[in-house]
Amino acid sequence: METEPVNILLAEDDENLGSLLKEYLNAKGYHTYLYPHGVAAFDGFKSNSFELCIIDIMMPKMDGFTLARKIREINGEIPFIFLTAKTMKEDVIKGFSIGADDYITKPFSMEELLYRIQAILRRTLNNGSGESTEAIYQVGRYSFDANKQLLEIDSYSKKLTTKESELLRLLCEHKNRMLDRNYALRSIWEDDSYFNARSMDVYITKLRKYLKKDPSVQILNIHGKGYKLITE
Amino acid sequence: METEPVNILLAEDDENLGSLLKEYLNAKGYHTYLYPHGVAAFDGFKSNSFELCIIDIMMPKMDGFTLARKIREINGEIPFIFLTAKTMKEDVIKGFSIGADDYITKPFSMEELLYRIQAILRRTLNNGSGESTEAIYQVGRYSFDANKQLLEIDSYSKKLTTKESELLRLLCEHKNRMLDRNYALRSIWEDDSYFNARSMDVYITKLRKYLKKDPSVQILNIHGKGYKLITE
DNA sequence: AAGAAATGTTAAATCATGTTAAAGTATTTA
DNA sequence: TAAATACTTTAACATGATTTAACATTTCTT
Repeated sequence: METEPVNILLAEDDENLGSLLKEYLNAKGYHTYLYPHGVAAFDGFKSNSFELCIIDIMMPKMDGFTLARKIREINGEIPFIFLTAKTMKEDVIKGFSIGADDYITKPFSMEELLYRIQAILRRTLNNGSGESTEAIYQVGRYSFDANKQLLEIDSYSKKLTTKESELLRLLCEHKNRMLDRNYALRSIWEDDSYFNARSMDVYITKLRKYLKKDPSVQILNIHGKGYKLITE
Repeated sequence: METEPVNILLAEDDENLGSLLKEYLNAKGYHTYLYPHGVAAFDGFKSNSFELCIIDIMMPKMDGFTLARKIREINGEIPFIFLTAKTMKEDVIKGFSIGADDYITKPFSMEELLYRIQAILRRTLNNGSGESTEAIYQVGRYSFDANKQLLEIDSYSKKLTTKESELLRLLCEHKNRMLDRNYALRSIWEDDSYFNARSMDVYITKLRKYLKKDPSVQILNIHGKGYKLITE
């Protein structure tokens, strides 16, 4: 099976960050086109074919939302990842992002961005015809079906609750990488208040209990940042 | 067989959302006409031929209900999809929407809107002659005829009651996606009061019982949100 | 090392759903 | 039209999921 190159539009006014990201993504096998502001990015979009847009919200000349809207007018499908300052209100972001979009809060690791990109491309490139995506993860000797909310090992199987399953799914999507606490909270609990955070801690404990049967599987805490699902 | 384009009237005063929707729907092969308020939309309706109207309730100049009523005076058949704020009272919505109409609560995903559009067009486009559209769903090894209210597996067949059938139909229309509790309640029971909610729970139990013969079929509860009909 | 902050863990409290049966409504049949 | 039947809602109780509370432990900061 042949793989065509994936073209990524990157709209970022910070020159350092921009070129860093571009080189990193290119090293990962993507074709990245970097534009320093919305106007240039929009021109670039019109003259190339892209599979994904990574757009900084705060940019001179034309802000990221406006850019995204104009791009959407031309292409109703293409997914966006927005780069947002951590001060930005969640409801603003949520209010805008419809469909297959995602956002990532600065500062972020390039690894994290890469992971989001892969997740989005997996969703959009393959199944244009859209039944819900099959989501079965291998975690050590465990097998986890996120749609059926079923965690299996050997012949034993455990039905997970909704929250357990959503959290484990996020961990799996970030397997061997860090899952940001606040990102998880916003994804699953809608907001990252104190009580929701404590609730998530309880669920981490539960998942650890369920995952005990394979000692090589671990949920590691990265103090002050998040969790990491470790497998061999 | 030739397919004429489907014309959609879209009345939405939020310019961002409006143009986003328009481009999305056009990308999906529809012809979308966007109007920024009820008066413009009504003029537009008189000078074009439409198969479906998507109408925001809250609009300047002429609200969505008034617009819909005036359109209904001209065309007694055309289906509406109303876009409603989530603060809107159920009985208000339901009091207005009759028959083949539908509504969707903001914020919504474009994918969800697309599904609703397809469902409505499936119901209305074919059967101009009043013949009931065939609606037969495959659910695992089961076959469900929503019009005849008949659920069959192997050589066994079970006649469903009206409510059972309506609920199963909604689940089927959302197969492998989540069916929102309140949406189901409003669609079938007219409003989502406590007792209706409990009544629906009873029907979920009944459907689960009927669907036991194929273990790969499951009605999964998404805690606090809704149900998901899982099939292979 | 000491205090503060974050995380781990368990149990209790709260809220949502599952289930069954009885009570109430509507519909059909004799 | 009255009795029988089918359907739907209400009630009551059972189970399950999620959040909150309380206390223990770890990690960070200074």
